[in-house]
Amino acid sequence: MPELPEVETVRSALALELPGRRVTAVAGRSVSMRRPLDVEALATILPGRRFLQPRRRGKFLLLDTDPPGSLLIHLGMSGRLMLVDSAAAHRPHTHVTLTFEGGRELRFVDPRRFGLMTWLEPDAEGTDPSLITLGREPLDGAIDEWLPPMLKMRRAPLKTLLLDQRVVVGVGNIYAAEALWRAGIHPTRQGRRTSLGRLARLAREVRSVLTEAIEQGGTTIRDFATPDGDSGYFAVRLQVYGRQGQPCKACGATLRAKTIGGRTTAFCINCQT
DNA sequence: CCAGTATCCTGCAGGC
DNA sequence: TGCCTGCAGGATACTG
Repeated sequence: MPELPEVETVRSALALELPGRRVTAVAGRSVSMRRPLDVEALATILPGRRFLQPRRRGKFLLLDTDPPGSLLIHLGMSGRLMLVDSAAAHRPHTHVTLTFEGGRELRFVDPRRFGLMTWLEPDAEGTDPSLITLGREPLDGAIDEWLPPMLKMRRAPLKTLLLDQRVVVGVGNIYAAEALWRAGIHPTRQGRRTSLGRLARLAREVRSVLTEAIEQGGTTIRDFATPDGDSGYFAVRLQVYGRQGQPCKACGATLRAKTIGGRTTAFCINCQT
């Protein structure tokens, strides 16, 4: 469900309320997730700790604490964090509930269980298998300088490369499709068969679409919401994602869809070459 | 090393 | 109405 703009939206919402809050209790039930969720371990470690300013790395959230350590969270496809009063209605598939002093709660809800919530010791961030393979942040530095040479070396479809978190982090199925459409590049085009000039344009479109989506609070297609329950407003600005069969907003041609790298990708056969 | 596919899981929309 | 199929914002363990 969430890509970089949605995770960043969650991070900034948590940043308003989380810092300084002290955990008093951890409840939940251990279930199989992308990594086994160990509620017992969290219940041993977290009570008594205070949260600091939350960080984001790609699509991961890092909730640092004092004493040092971090709660590492990935929302997968359907994951959601809710910051609510203890009396708030209980949703199905709530796997973990952290209770704070004063009765507020942070709840981790994830029906499909593709997400992740695990504890990282202070020195583990540099060795965690999910974190060490991550590529660069698209909003850090001059993406139009470092991304094109990486794409140029590869023969996979550009759509696949944009989704590869080892190449660039944070881009998912929505924003990959949007960036390729904005750049006028066909999603199956190979990295090495694209000029550096066009790759630089693609890199800039990745940055701009992510930046605009963050400004709009992310994209709500089905059920994305901030921890306060608010929706994102970028959906109305989507030009191609999910619009196959409808007219291209640039030329009017009927948008098509194709499975690329196992994911449905909409594109305009006329505007994207 | 690289590219491509299968798989984990639940919910929901659409077809019959 | 009910059943079935396919698809959904992701990552990764496989295979060739």
